[in-house]
Amino acid sequence: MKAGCSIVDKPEGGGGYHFPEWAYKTESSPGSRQIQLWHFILELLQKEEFRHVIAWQQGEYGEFVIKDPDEVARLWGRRKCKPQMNYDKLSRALRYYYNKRILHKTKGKRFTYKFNFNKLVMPNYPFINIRPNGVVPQSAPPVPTASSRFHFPPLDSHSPTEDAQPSRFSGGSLVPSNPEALNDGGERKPDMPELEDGSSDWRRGVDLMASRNAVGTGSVNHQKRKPDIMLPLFTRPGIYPDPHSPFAVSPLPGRGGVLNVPISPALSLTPTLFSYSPSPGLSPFTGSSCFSFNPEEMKHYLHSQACSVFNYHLSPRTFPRYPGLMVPPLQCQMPHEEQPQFPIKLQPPPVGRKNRERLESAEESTTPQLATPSPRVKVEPSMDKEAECEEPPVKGKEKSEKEEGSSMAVPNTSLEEEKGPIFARPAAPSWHPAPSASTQVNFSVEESQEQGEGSGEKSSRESAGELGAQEKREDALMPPKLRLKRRWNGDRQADAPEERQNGRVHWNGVLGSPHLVAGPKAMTATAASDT
DNA sequence: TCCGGAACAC
DNA sequence: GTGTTCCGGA
Repeated sequence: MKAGCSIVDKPEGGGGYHFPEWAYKTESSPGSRQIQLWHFILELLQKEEFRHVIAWQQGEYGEFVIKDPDEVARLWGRRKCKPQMNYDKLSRALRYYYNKRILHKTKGKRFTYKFNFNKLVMPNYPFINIRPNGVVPQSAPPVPTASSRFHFPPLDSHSPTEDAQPSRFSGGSLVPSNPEALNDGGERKPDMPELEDGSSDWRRGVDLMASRNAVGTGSVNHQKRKPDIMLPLFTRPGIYPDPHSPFAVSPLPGRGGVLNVPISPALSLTPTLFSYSPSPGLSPFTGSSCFSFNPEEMKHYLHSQACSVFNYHLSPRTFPRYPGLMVPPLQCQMPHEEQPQFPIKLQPPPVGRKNRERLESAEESTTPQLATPSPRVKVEPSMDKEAECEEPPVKGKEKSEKEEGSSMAVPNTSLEEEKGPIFARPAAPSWHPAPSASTQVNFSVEESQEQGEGSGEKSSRESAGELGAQEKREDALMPPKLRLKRRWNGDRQADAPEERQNGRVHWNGVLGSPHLVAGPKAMTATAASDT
């Protein structure tokens, strides 16, 4: 933010609802160097002195009315140092929020908009324990966020509309021993038609498991996050002084029920897809007693994210970074029917221009029978769009922190593939002797399927050995489709038991392992296209 | 008044 | 990526 331009740059001491310092920083919202408009709006809404300019709408949680559009525009213009700002322009900016599902227009009401707090809060704080009497700050239609990967039965039987709300998290009240932050990567593309939802969503209670503000048991210091603010979340209707405010307690200070939950401006409000990704080190769940979550759900969530990240070529950053977190190798390749919680559907990705070109060129350059363009296959939660965090891949540093003592991924030395390293094979789990460098392979189709899933020296040796060689020869003669199918089926059958034995796999091991891959096709295509 | 495309700045 | 500016259209 530019100094000297702000009228409400800093919430006054008694302002109540403050955004954390980081909310105004570039890093909190890549691409946005200043406070975002929706932030600003919230800011105004929380201030008594602007009540005459903008205020929460009566009777509708999250809905607000711009009483004085020109003034709001002027204030916004001041904040942004845009003297020429007017309501027309401001409203244009607001309209862009429609697609992002941050806001939507209340039709028929002049200057009236409604916040989608589901969008604002849930993505960043997916592990929310919804209490039957709780209130969820959500006024917009269900947003397919990362959190929506969880489809837990609504706990609130009073709200029929809740059933349709994907962004629900079960209330498994298990407190993780090491609750780490979950960087949401789950903002989806807001292309979906906007649905009108009732405001009933607001009448829900939410308990956030933790907040970034809380300095918890997390082993990692998120020095960046200086939680100077708390986002008051309403816990139940009617307990807050301002009946129109979506917050449990009016942003005004001195109220109880304030949770340490700053709204992150970085909600991947882009899901980006959103791609917004919370600033590095931002850890919403550093451990707070008010959060509860189910580790199983967490695993599923993370795993499905992993799948999406991997198959969508998304940066692993989409993954929350939990140094201490270990995720059991849930089989991404598992048949859909075996994953009731996360029905994964394999579907060809949209053939973008680039892909089309690639396919075309592939067809041209290869013989028909061998050039069977193996369509890429994505793993995708059936009701969700992919997780969409885009961030540079997790670098070795992070891995090394976790995998100290174990060998690091080694670039592919296999001559067979003649490809540069695509996905380095993750270091072997610490309980395994590190495979020799010669057995370290990249994620070419074969290796990834044979070794990655084995996650042990045995599989490595096999793939490197005669057996593997012969298999590859056979594969070479086999139509790609068959070959892939064979591997697909064979690997899963063969590897499943081993995986079960291994029990757990290091987080980053999972990240880089083929476990995340839907199938050989995905791997093949991914590897090939990335080369 | 509202919408959304487009180009552009940052 | 977000917001600004401009604009034509509903």
